[in-house]
Amino acid sequence: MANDGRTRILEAAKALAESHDSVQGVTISLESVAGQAGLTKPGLMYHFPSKEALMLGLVDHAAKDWAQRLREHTGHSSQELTSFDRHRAYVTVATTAEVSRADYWIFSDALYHPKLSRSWSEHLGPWFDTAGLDDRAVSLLTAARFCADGAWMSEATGVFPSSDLAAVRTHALALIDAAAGVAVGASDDAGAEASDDAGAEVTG
Amino acid sequence: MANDGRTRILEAAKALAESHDSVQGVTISLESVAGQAGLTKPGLMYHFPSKEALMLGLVDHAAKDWAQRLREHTGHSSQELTSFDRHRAYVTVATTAEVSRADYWIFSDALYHPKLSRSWSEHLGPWFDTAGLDDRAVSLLTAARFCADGAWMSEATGVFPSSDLAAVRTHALALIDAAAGVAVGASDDAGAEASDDAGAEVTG
DNA sequence: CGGACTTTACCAACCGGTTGGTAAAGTTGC
DNA sequence: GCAACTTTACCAACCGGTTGGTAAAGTCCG
Repeated sequence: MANDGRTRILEAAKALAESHDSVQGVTISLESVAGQAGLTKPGLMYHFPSKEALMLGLVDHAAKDWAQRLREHTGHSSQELTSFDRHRAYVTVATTAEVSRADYWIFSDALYHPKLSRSWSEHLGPWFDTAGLDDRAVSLLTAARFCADGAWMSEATGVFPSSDLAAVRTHALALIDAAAGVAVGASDDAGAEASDDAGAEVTG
Repeated sequence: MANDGRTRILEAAKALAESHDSVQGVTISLESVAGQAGLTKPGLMYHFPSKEALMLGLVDHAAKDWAQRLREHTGHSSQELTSFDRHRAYVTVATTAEVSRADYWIFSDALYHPKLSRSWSEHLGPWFDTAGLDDRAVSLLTAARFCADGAWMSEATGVFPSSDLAAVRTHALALIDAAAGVAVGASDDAGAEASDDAGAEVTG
């Protein structure tokens, strides 16, 4: 049941970041997190021996959560899917799932520091793999991914009130379709099994 | 010379955030900023009476910088361009200009807090205006913008080592071309003059 | 002179982390 | 069975250091 205590703390920290309201960056103190989780600072530090450990746990928790959403959405692990289906899944999930300010904070913090980004790229890296594809397909998939990234960040932060996310998702998926259309019959297909989807064309 | 002192401080703060190395979020203290700028804390606080003022100044500085890059790139103000050209400019600048970790930090901090995001949307909002366009064109332009956002963030942070940004830019621009192709002859064109570019099709 | 600007010297609040201890739930050895 | 011991999970009190912010006394320059 040690895991139970840990996740309770992590979710308390996330909730705290969610409601945080300060101009001087987002800062969550150990004591405030502990209070939110219903225990004291040393009680928290029993589970996470330092703040760095807490931050690492927070990022890891978020990254795992994303990876699981992708697995649930597709019903498969990343190895069982093509690059196209993996990117399709990411675009769909990123433009569908409800994301919070806390998600965004954890994410941006993770990106900023290499030590934190490691667990992010560890859990999500496999979903962004494009081995065996030609340059054009790779750039199309990357563009689709960037599009989804921008979309969920915009959604999470709420600046420039978001337009129709579903429509944006459609365009991002069209980019992937274009990549699949180009790559069909031209790639070696590196270690993927399922490839039973048609390569559609981008509508003009 | 008051403005000179201010910008010197702001750039010192940015440089400090650039070299910052801590897992516990990015924090720049008034004293460290003052030191970097070559003065003391109260000396800094003469120019920025509080840390909130400094943060606001930092975001405002960055937003103005982006807006000016867009003006320099196009040679026009936002009002003198069509929505398409404005988005083309943003996509190009965002995927071309060298961006730093500090840029990313300032940006993500700005997005997190409404008080900070105001000056961001104030300076860049006009460049993202899509008044008078039909839904499909708007969603295509938004997709292109999101794509550029994701691209420069990826570049600034360095996670998932960035692929060919130029190729991604091409795809984003193609989305704008598609929007322009759709909208020609169908929109009211809200207050824009220059519209002398062809609407290309997205290649299949 | 007088305002723009800077300095030295300070404070209250807060932060991450440590110490030393407690209460309960096993586990072990006889 | 039960005493001796270990492990897990937590807390009150505290420490050194840092932070944002203030007070007041200069200094420089038109």
